[in-house]
Amino acid sequence: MISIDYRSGEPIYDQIVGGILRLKAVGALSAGDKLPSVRALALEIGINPNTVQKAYGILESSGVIYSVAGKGSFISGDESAMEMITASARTEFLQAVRRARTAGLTVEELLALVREGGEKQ
Amino acid sequence: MISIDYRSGEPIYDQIVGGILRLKAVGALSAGDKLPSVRALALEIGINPNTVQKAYGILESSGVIYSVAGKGSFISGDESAMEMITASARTEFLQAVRRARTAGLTVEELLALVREGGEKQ
DNA sequence: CAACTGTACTAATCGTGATAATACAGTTAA
DNA sequence: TTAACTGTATTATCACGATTAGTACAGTTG
Repeated sequence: MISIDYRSGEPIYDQIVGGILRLKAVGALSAGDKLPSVRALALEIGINPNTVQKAYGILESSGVIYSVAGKGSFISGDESAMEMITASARTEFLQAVRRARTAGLTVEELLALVREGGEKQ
Repeated sequence: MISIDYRSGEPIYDQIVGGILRLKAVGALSAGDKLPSVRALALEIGINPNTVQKAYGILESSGVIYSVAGKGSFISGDESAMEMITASARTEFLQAVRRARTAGLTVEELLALVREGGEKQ
C-alpha cells in the first residue's frame, strides 16, 4: 500500500504521512476506512512501530485521521483538514516554481520535470 | 545581499549557495565580481565563518566561483557555470516536486500550479 | 610588519530521525 | 473471563548532519 524510499533522505514517518494523504487524494482511502494498525504497518514496512505511530500522530493532530484505542485508526470525514495541509504544500511549491523561473528555467522545462519526477509512487 | 530563513529548515550553507547562484542568474553578480570575504559575510549574517566557507567550498568545487588565498573569492568566468546554475535549479525543483507529491498533491495539480505561477514574471 | 584573505583541522554541541524495550488502557472475539 | 488485538506513553540509546568554537597555517596587500 505504502512504499518507502530509503534513498530519498525524506524521513520515513513523513513518507507514511504523504502516502496516506495521497491515497486519500486519489480516492483509494475514503472517510471511515480503517488503516493498518501501528504494529501491522510497522511489520509490513519493516520499521519500528514508533515511527508509524509518529506518522499516525501527525495525521490525527491534523484531523486527517482519528484513532480509538482498542479499535484502530480511521480516515476522518473532515475534508477541511486535507485542504489545510495541501494549501501549505501548494504555496511552498509555488515558491519553488518562482525560484526555478528566476534561475532561468522555462515553464516547459518545469512541466517536463513535474511529469518526470512526479510519476514515482 | 543574501537573506537567511532560519525557519525553513534548509541548511544555512545551502541557502548561501542558492543565494549566490540566484544573484548571478539575475545578473546582480557577473564574472570577476568579488564576493564578501568568508569572515565578513559570516559577520554580516551572524553565523560561523566555517558555515560560509562550506558554502564557498561547494561553489568553488562546482566551478561557479574561484578563490585565491589572500585575495578573496570571485565569480568565475566559466560559461559552463550557467549550465551549473540551471542544473542545480533543476535538481532543487525536482526535490520540491517530490516534497509536494509527498504532501499529497497530485501530478495534475502541480502541472496546473506551474502554468499558473510560472507565467507571471 | 600588520591586517587582511582563503584554507584546514579537531572537538564539542545540538537537533532530529530511528530504534529498542517496556508498560498501560481500551476493545474484541473465542 | 481470557487472550489477542488495538492505540498510546515513556525512557533510553544510537547515528547523523548542521553548526559553532577555537586554533593554526599560508598567501596577499598596503
